[in-house]
Amino acid sequence: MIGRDSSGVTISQVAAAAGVSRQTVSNVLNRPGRVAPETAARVRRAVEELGYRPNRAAQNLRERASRCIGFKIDSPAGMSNLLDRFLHALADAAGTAGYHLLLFTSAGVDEEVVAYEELIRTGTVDGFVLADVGVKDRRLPWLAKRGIPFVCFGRPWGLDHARFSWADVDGASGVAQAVDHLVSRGHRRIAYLGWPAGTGFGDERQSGWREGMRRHGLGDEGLSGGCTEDVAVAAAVAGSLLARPEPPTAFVCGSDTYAVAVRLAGGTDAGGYPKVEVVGFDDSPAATLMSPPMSSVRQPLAEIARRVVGLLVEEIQGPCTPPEGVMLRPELVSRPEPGR
Amino acid sequence: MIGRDSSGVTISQVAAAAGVSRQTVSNVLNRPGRVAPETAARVRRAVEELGYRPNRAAQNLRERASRCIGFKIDSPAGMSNLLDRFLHALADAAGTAGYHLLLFTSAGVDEEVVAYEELIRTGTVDGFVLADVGVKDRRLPWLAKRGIPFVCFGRPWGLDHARFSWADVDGASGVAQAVDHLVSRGHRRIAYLGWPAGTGFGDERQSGWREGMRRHGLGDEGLSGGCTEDVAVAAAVAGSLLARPEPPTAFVCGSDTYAVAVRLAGGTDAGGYPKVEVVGFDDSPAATLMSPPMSSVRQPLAEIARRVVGLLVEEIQGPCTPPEGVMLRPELVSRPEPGR
DNA sequence: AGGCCGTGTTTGATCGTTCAAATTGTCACT
DNA sequence: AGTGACAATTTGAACGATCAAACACGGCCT
Repeated sequence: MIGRDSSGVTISQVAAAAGVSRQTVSNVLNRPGRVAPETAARVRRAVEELGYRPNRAAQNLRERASRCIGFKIDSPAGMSNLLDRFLHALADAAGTAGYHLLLFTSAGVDEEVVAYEELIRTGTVDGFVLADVGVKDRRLPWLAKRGIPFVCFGRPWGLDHARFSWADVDGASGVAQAVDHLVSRGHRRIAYLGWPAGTGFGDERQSGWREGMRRHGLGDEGLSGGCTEDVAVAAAVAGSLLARPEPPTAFVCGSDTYAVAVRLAGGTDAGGYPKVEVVGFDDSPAATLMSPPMSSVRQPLAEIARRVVGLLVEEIQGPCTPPEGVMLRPELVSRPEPGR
Repeated sequence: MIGRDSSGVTISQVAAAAGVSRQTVSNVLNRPGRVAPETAARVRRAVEELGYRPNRAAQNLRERASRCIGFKIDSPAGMSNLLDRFLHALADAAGTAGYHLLLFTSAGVDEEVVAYEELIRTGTVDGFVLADVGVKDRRLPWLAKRGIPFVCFGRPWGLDHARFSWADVDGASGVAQAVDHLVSRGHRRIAYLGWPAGTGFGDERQSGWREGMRRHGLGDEGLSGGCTEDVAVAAAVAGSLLARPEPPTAFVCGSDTYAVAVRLAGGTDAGGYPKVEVVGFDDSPAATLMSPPMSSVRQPLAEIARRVVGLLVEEIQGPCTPPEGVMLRPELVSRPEPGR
């Protein structure tokens, strides 16, 4: 049975119902063992009957903590719903750590740091997760200087990694796995298509391809393309790579968007199957839904979210904790195309 | 200049700095006009110098409101990132209404209602937005019975619409616009592909197609297909419609996922252009990124979010407000394929 | 001079919880 | 019988903001 009023049962009402003082009720809930067994049982029954749940605002005020993690969401672009999936994983991880996830937006970069400061100053959140860290991101030193707890999903490219907390996947390893996969399927001229130099994570993914090719004793000259993450543009670049004298027979890509572009540029054979084999990155729904489905490198989002939250909670609870970086391994999801 | 400590400047400290009482500071901030001009100026300067921002937990406790809106996010499926975009719009709308958006997850339907009750009981949120309302959704009467404020994005199909607050787009109108568009481009055999009967919104979208065809004096027999929202399955259904004696020359679809499937099933002509013209629904990035880009019906997400938040805030502030439904018009985003 | 009004500012109480210290009760030991 | 130790429970205070009522002060009227 639950109380009549959906909200507003206080600890004092429970205390009155159980014939004890409010502090005893508090002890039953927070420090069991300090209370005699039968008293505790009586209190617990009253809690149950009235449907008492401690008021969050009062707890927050008392404990000087909101148990909320802030996350700035911006207008999404691109075809992958990585953000969606990460948000879900993050909310989940936060929940199991006893935190809630608070979403907010901001108009521009300047307003953004103001928003961070406001949320901390008002005690609305205890810290932040940043998922869109750019090269030499100004926000990181800004937040660090002010002692505002935060953790990044993605490394602080262009800054001293050791100065900040982050969790990220080893993009090079993921792409190298893709190369191994394609080599094992008989390919020898494997191209790479991804971002132009300078994005940090893009460079890393490309280096994974280069290194993978080297390991298999394969050359990489003339097999790499870089362009903005846009299907039409990427398809054109893929087309020009395929028009070379000795064209690639397969591609590894920086993201699924590039991979979709390669599929479009590569064309299909008589049986309607793609002529060029391709492996994407992010394992977005588009990869699954294509026909035939596409192999892709999957980031362990749930694990990343758990680690991000773990690091953040540490930083919130012990402000003297040194920053820490966590590197995770992505995994190739193989959806083999009809054998060669 | 900002205070040294990122958090923890209290109203009393400001009062002391300005040489007034804490209540005067409160009045300056909340009830200007009650305070003499020079006193107000002095207080404002102190606020500025110390970087004072009122503590949210204390306000929440006093005012018995969290100014937070809860939103349950579940593991996303499908290729559209509608949820992403809606979340951004919602966070934005909530922000301008003075609310924050609190995300949470839940394991199953039973845990979900428990989570709703917990969040309300503890005063963590003031109300909810539901974006995944199913036919005869049990959660709606459950929440309503308990007097928990909530607003749906999407109509409460299978329930009395007048009993709940919601904002939604007129799916029939959107699909009818798509039919008009295709007719104006010379098509006469226009097929529909969407969900099987029984989803509410799917039936509505189909009825928009049927009505549109009727209005143009066109027949609809044998031109409708329904199946799960899965590219492979939908492509097969589209293929079977295209294999008929008098095949459709164009399709309108329940979602972009169906539309992508039609593109795949329809094949391309000598010039590499799709043989079948298709209009999708949701205007997901996939529609833009396809080659050539695809027309699609766009839901006014920002407006929907504003209305949803508006209705919810009303319901939170005046619990006696009667439920209200808001219907908005979606808009066809035309990306014409090469002329016929 | 005493009462009244209006403006501007302050004091006290409150929201619901939890920490720290104080209180009561029980028993054992000298 | 008196004291100390200990367990169980209670009281007071605090977290930071705001509402309601009280208060000071000057001017105006009778």
